[in-house]
Amino acid sequence: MTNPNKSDVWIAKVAVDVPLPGLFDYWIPTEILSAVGANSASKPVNIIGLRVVVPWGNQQRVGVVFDVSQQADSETSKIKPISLVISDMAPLCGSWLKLIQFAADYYHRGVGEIALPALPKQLRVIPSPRQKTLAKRRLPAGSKASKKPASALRSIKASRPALTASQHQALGQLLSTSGFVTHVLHGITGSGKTEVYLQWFEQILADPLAQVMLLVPEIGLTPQLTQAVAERFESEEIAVLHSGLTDAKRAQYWLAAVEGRARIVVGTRLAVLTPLANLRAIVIDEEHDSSYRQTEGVHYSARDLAIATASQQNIPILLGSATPALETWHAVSRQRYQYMALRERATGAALPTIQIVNVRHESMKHGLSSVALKNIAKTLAAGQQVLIYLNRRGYSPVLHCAACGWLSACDACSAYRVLHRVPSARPSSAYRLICHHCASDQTVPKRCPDCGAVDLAGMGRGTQKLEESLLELFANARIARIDRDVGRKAGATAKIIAATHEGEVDILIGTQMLAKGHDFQRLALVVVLDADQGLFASDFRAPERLFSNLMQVSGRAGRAVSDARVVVQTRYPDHPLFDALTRHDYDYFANQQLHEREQAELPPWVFHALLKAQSKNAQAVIDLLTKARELATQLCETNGWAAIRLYQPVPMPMAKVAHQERAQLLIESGSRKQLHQLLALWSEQLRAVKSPARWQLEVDPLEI
DNA sequence: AGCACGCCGACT
DNA sequence: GTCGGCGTGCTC
Repeated sequence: MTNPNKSDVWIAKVAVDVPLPGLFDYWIPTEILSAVGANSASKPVNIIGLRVVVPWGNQQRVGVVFDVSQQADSETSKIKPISLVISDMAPLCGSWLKLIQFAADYYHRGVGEIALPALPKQLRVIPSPRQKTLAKRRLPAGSKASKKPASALRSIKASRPALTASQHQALGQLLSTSGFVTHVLHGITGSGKTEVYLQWFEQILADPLAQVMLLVPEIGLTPQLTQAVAERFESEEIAVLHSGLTDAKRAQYWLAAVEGRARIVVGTRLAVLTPLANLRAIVIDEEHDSSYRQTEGVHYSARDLAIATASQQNIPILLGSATPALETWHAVSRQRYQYMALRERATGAALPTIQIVNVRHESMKHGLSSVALKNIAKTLAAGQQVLIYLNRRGYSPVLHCAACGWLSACDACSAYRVLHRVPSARPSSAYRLICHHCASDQTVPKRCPDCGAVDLAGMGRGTQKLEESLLELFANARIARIDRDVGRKAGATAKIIAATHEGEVDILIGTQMLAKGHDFQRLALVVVLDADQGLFASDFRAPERLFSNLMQVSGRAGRAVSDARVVVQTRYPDHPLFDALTRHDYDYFANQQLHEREQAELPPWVFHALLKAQSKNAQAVIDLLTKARELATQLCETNGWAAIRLYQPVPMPMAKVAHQERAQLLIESGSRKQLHQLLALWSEQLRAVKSPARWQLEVDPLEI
């Protein structure tokens, strides 16, 4: 390896997966320069977007070259040479590099922290000297040949349903714009948003090189949508990308998309980070859904990143939802987004009647009001199906001692252990106490640990107890339950869903898992048992989520039956949210919420960032956040950032999880620019603070 | 984040 | 006498 000649050294700016800001300088040895077809006189642009192996401390790591320059950003004596260029595939496209860079800047994280996890695992490992490439080995030999551009006419299935007037209008609007536009398709459940997506894609894909991307909240819950795409574009290769795939499968689809063989990409949030050189349109279905938020590693919003890509690449994006996020609604009212609505069900089916039942003074039977019971009986008698929605899994939320008041608190978390019924041979051990936060699991004590009394009993009702009660109340009904406990067994959920479709289930009990997606044809009644937890939660987004959930659950009813009903049990029937819900009036609700948020100076009127810290030691957490607040105060003062407001550090709503004490510091600003300027300087300072507590910065937090 | 180095407690 | 606990510092 030759040493660089001072005057013509080229330095690669490399992203490495470490939580440090920016890119890292490595000089490019002449052997590598010539390998990528450059000499020291010309800028080696061919290396940009390639994966490289670089020395990192005393180890070797895979990185991605984001740029080349003759300018070093670091002390030149520390700069090491690139060890190896991995040339098993074409460079990652410029639009991808740009998006990753944007995400790193926006979320104030290392470029490599976003870039590397976005690649299939196989592309993140150092290739052994013998194997030429991992990626190409997996490609079928004739894959190059199948890359011939598909004719639009050949690739699209002929039969497609006629559009309703409003679908037609929406499609017309989509096709009438050019360049970057954010469209919002506001359509109630069953209004035929999918058909608009499909016909739009057909038009875009008429260009034989064009690619389109469809993002969905959870692939498993939207089989109809995925299937509809597959059926419509029968002869197109479709890349399906989600976390449930095996590494090999995911790499295979990813590569098909990256190489342009697959012109349609359908995927969950992670799909937004796929490098697509010819992306021409993006659709985000159920754009309000919180699954678009990554909750591990970098907490990015796939919806926001998709809009950023669309803007960078000057292409249109469509946000579809029955209940658009308030951020979206706000952008529509500001005319930053183009609005279109589908206000009727495409089938012409009527919307279900929503009845709000006051359960404040009613003595209920197994948690069910007389109205609910009557409706269930009536529906069963008519041979139709019932869905009961209870967002609380387990048997009872807590175990209680009637003698002394002891409750089954978890010793690792600030939460109660939940009483669960578990499959067991011995009846005596058929129950367990399980913490939903740290998953700790213990046997149920026979006597109260505090007073020794034997009057221990579950308090409250979860889905398991509800199932038991219903078996008692409706002995002849076929009852099934779907929640995460059921879903643990592979295929169990799918089996129950299938059985329900087949009409083999009369009453289906479920948590929020069930709220999305599935259309049960004979479903005529939805009962919502505990609507109240969202009404007065401390989180300001709780009503938005509740409304959207209830609207979605309601949408499950009456897709194919007339006279469908939704019964919502609440202790606060006069809450304005329910008034809007019974009228199916999202517009009214959203406008009212936006107004409230404006009065209270909350997003989307202001912007939030949250500094979260945790440690075994509660004091260390508070000390760190207090120090952080001082630093931020200083920064705001010296830079004259008057639009920024710093709150006091407070314990998180769940103050302790798995022995970790957690607290947070909220920062609010009317100016996004000032907020981000602060975050950039502040995170740099925070890295230098010595503390046993760990911290992370969250931009646009969903929950505060 | 890894991974080193470095200085203090209970074990063969 | 050492194994190993995790505090601290560094990585282009």
